[in-house]
Amino acid sequence: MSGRGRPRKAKSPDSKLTKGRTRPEEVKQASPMRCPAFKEEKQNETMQENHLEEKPSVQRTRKGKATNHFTEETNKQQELPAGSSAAKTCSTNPTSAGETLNTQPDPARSSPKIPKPNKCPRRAKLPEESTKNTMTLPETRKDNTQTSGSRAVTKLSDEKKTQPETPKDIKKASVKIAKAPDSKAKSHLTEDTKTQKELFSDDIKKPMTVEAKKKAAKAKQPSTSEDSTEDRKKQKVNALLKKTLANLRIKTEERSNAAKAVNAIKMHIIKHLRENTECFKDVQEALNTGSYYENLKISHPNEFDVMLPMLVNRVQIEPFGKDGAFYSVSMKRETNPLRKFQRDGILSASEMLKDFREEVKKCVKKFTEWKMDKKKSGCPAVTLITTIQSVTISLDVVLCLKVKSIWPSFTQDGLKIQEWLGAKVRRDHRLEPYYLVPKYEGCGEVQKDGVLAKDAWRVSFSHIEKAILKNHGSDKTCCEKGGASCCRKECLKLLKYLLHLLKEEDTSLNKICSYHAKTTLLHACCSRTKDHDWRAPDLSHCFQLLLQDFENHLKKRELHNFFIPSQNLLSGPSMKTCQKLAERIKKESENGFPIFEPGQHNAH
DNA sequence: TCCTCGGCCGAGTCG
DNA sequence: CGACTCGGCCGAGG
Repeated sequence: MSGRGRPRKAKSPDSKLTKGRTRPEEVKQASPMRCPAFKEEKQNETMQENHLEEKPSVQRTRKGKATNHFTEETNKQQELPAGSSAAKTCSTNPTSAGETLNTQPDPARSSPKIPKPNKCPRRAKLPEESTKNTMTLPETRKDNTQTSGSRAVTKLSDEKKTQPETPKDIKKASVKIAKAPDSKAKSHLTEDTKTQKELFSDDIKKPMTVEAKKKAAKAKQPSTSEDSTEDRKKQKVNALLKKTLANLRIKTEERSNAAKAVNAIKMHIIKHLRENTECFKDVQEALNTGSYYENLKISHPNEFDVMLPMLVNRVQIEPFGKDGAFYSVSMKRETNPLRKFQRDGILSASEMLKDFREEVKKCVKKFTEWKMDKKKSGCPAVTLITTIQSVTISLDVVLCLKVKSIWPSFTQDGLKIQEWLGAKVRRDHRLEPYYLVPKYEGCGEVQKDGVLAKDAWRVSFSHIEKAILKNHGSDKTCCEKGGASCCRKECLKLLKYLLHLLKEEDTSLNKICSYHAKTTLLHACCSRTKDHDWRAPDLSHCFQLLLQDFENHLKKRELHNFFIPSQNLLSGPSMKTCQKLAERIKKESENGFPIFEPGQHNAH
């Protein structure tokens, strides 16, 4: 296997060392997971001496894109899977017990490498050519300006590409083309810049937002003192929220240091699994999941989630429990090395996790700056901890199964994004694989139908969550250059931060986690579906609506898993806890979020 | 305005 | 031809 791949070209000295891309010498060190010639000792030396920091750049691994036609990238498993307790069973759904899915690979999807129609490939450019070409090839622009999310989706099946574009597609493309070449410079002062300013500067003149219009209307009438008090209050809240968001931003240096360390150890774990283990040697490229990789991390880049997928071709899954989130898994007629973890025909999550943990332990031993956290029961992750410049960073590594098959029937009524993102997007997402993580709830020794809880698996759609959050607009140009900015992500960040502060204040809220916040946002996006409902300048209004949603879920103690409606994510926390939190949030909202005021808490 | 990181995907090479 | 790597380019965020 060594010696494969394109030899490095001798670059001319002035050749573009593209923005932040991996430099050749680093790639040499970084990428060849499967290359025995890889000098591990050298790496270890470097990493240990320098605490991983002196490596000039990211030790990024690259995708073996030919391995299959699915996106191996986008995925996430937000805070919830990594041991949070939000995934609780809900006994309200007695549907189809005994579901059996014979997960044969879908021929339409598993056919390898369908030749793609001419779709304006991004051709390699000479350095001096690059700008010019980008500017003068509308097709190229068009292609490139499809957001990655939609790319990931369209990549799934090529026949989709030949289908006529939806009006949205056309609209987006044409906007982009119109914008693309020469108007690029001019368009700088358009929405983008504006909304940035609107978001982060307090007294910028706004365009006529919904609120501004109201204000203007009021101003024409003889204003009462009540009105102006109200206005001042609103402005104050707006300013506070913007300032809070600004404080939550991650610093570049911190981000850079953390990414280097995390990428390095990640790469070594994968390399170790591939080269030194039998059962995990087929581990696929890491799926970066979690809020850091969704650009939703707040304050510090101190938590990273990575899923390491093992492809399984023919599995049968049986619901474990009633809510459709947990399953027992068995592999049929498969020569998968994971079969060694089968007990009585059931793939034992606990056995696999045990072995995986051992392997990671062996691998990490060489990197003294990383420590392995204790095993947490029910938690699918092996947690590694390190400290960079006095900031503790944790990396959750989750071994998971990647299943290319139709999604479990419990998901049938989930992912209700038709009104928001469109039926086509939903269909495309549902054609992607899903994942199973070795996660259980409650006591591991509890048996159901002869299967121990600790051997159960939970479904994960974190890759879809990630894709949706990335491509979150009803209009495809949402938050892009030339499109209007929305505040969906900002609202979620604020909600997460509020939750974080409230949890610090009251430890009895520990069963509420940021996944609840995220799920609330996803549901909210499905009920307020248009980008206009989430205009960036309307941040405070949108945030308050989101809080109302959250309060309502809490009061009813009912928050359905976005993908599996039969699972109530609030069945874990008690009614009392939910009520308490709802009250607390209401209070904050009514009083203009004193909790966000400087001095109340440190933003960091 | 420019930089970093994460990600996508075409190009190139090997077996 | 499939598997695999390299590296150019993009967007998001800061």
